[in-house]
Amino acid sequence: MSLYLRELQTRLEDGQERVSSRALGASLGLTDAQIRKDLALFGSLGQPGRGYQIIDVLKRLRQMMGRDQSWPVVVVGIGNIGRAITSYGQFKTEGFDIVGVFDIDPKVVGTKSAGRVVRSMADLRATIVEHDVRLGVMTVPKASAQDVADQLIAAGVVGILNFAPKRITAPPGVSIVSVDFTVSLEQLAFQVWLAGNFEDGTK
Amino acid sequence: MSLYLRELQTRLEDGQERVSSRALGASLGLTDAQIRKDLALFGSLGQPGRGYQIIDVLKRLRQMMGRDQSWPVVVVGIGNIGRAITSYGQFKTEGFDIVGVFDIDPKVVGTKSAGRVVRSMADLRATIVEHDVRLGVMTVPKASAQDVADQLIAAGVVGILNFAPKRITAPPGVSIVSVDFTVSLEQLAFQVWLAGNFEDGTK
DNA sequence: CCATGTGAATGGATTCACAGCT
DNA sequence: AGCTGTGAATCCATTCACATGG
Repeated sequence: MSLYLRELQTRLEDGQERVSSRALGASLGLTDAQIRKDLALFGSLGQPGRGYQIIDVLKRLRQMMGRDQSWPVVVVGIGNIGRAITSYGQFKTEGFDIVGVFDIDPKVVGTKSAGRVVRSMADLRATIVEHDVRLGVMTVPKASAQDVADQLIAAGVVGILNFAPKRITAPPGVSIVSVDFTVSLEQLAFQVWLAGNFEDGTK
Repeated sequence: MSLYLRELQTRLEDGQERVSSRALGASLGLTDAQIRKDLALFGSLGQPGRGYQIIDVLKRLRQMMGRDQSWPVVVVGIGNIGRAITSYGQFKTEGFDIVGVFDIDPKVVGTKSAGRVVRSMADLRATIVEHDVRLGVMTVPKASAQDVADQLIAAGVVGILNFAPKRITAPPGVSIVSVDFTVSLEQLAFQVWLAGNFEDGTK
């Protein structure tokens, strides 16, 4: 869904002003009807015969998704993935502001990651409360995932992006999105296997 | 889908022998009917009144997904994410074997990542051919993503796990699975936003 | 009695198709 | 003509419900 944002942004940067639903669909792998349905949900923005004014749709999308303001974010767990996240410049341009990075390991606490000082878990709650943080990114080992999640939630976080290969349970009202490399790889392997064994398309 | 694998594995390690569809569903957040439909697809494995014999289902699943053999994998792009991937021990136990790691940067080539020597792109094709590699993991910048993908495909790779924030185009017969941190975060932000604005459930 | 496998029903999302605007 | 917005039709996945087997 936020794929719309990216695609429209790149098109705008390419100097384009308008798109038709057909063209957008081709880029995103959807049908033109699907595009129109989706965009119509956000209010009618297209001009029949002319297509969509990219800048207007972008503005509306950002507004609708609460993306017109910046979201403060904390990152817990500064291993390889944590470092990748904190040094990933794109987040800031997409409206996410990392206001604190934390780790449980005393050897890591105090070091820097992408220019940010890693702080101890003891400071977590204060930071969350101070910046009114609602989103947390967790890149911690499987064993501590649920524990860290509980701490985040207790401090007021209502959305967690979880990189641990473990299902996190959370009370209603708290959203969890998980990214699991192994699962992704297995999905890929499965697709490849499917393609190899049913190349005729026999479902 | 490969979530079944993980869940069943942990249950087996816990010393359990059988599960009912209801219990499995509770763990995975699905209904019991859903579980039965899925498993029935792989052939009837459950005993009415007793549930599923975990070890049998696992065996069948691995077989079905081509997961009874090991998949050789190459990793291209040894930045933070690349390092995270190569040092992620879980892959090996899940049947994926990293047979080569590569980078375009001469400063990185020759260094070690998780005990593996990073090699130059010039060696990529030979490695793929030699090990009959069909899966590639790409953790490269947006700008070189398509180029690297083309190289992988030209050498014989038919499945790519892409971490670059860019849609990769590939000829039919080649599968692409993309992992995009920004998109995941945005999904999360959107869910949180939804929960905050429609807590009454007014769709 | 417990739990599977599966046809039937349900619901949601995708696609079709077309009226209407430019 | 080109393209949007939207009801109608269609498809797909999930859920229900029940007959059947241990």
